[in-house]
Amino acid sequence: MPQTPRQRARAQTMDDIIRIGRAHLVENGAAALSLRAVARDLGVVPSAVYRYVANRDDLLTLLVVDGFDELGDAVDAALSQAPVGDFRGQFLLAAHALRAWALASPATYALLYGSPVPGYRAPDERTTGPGTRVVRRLIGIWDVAHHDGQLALHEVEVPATLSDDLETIRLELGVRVPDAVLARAATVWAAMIGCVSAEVFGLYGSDTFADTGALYDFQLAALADSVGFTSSR
Amino acid sequence: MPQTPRQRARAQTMDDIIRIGRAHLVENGAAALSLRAVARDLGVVPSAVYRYVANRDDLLTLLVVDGFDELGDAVDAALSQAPVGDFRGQFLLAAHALRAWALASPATYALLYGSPVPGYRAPDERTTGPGTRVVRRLIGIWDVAHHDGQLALHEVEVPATLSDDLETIRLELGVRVPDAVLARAATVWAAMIGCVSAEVFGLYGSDTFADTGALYDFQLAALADSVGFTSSR
DNA sequence: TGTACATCAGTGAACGCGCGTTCACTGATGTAC
DNA sequence: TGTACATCAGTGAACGCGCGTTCACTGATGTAC
Repeated sequence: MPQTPRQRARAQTMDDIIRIGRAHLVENGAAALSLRAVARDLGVVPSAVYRYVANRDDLLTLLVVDGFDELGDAVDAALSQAPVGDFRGQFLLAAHALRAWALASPATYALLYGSPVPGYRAPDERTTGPGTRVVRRLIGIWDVAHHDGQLALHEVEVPATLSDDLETIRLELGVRVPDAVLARAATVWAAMIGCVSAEVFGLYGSDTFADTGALYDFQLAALADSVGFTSSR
Repeated sequence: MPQTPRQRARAQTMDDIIRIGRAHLVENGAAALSLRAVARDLGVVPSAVYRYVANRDDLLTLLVVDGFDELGDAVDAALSQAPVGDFRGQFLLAAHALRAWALASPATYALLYGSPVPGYRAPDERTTGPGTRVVRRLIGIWDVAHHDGQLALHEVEVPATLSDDLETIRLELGVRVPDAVLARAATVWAAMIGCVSAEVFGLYGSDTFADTGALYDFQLAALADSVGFTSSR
């Protein structure tokens, strides 16, 4: 597709807006994200930004999608290095990629997995796809592991009221893991977000843990065990 | 201590400010918390609020402390109903109290356990005490359970770099649980926050789980197992 | 290849708004004698 | 018990600031013939 100079300039400006927006996220947070401030950094009059972005909420949505994509790419990149067949190893690589990205981009991580932004609701049709990339990759790992008989999950009872929802997830994701594995996956995912948030958001207190990387490794081992990954060979 | 009318009025106004502040948290979030808006609802001129609160950050700190206290009270109340000696049951009661309080006060929960408020840092000397009430109660449960030989935690390896920090925690909290239990406690605590945040912050997606209470029960069972609580008798 | 018209990025002014914080003040409440 | 003074809650005006969004506009870029 041949691009006119005008189209290239537009794409460039669009990228600049997202880059500047993310920088502002770091300093002021999502609630204070301001089109005027973005325009200022872009070297342009405030109204000019409206050529690129419908309004403030639209800019937030762009940042959400961009953030999910960057995180998804990071996890994909990590998994592309993973040894085939070592499912526990794959899980750990993905989990480490999540933490590394969150620590590198704490403000964007907060936008995606922290407190909701008051008055803003991400439009499902634009964010659901990018927003579920990581969890889909994770469940994919469990799916293959389960098929290969590498998931030593002893029988756990799953509440009956969850069955329908779990079946829906199975259909949407095209996986065949049993309820117990799927429900444990939801547990591990939420727990993993909790561990990362605790560190990124400073929930442990200022100086409680010096080597938070080691703590995360310890936490991941427990999570990997709980979903039935056998120890790495 | 006899109170003059003026002192009573002051205490009353102070309570009102906190109550109004928390209501504003719900609608606008912490980042947009405004002294002027509080003054408006209080029926008073903006500058009058400065008789009660040094500045905007000070009001935030009041809300943080008030939130931690309310949550601490809720957990304490739940645990006062717990059967003596049933440690798993105590853990589950505390965990349910946390979720119930978070769902009832999502905005305050977000202030305590969600994304940090940009530009605000809670002063340690005022928030550390109230902020660690819940985790201290939880570790207390593990401590007693361990002393009673009710903690079936098979040997797990704890990274050596964590030992010093864990020893510091043991001293500060006056408990005697081994490293493995304490590190698992940190894991369970972060995971529990993650499960509650996932629900309160809407991280699962709009309609993924209908019975989130059942999901939480399932998640808690996994967490209780992972720290070695035996099934309730 | 040259011209006429359409598209569109960016300007500049304006709208009405809310914010935190300060200051000198009034008048009611509390306290010491 | 009564008076003089100190304390302090609340007023009202002002400061300088940033915000989202609209509108009519200019002038460069792109396109159809």
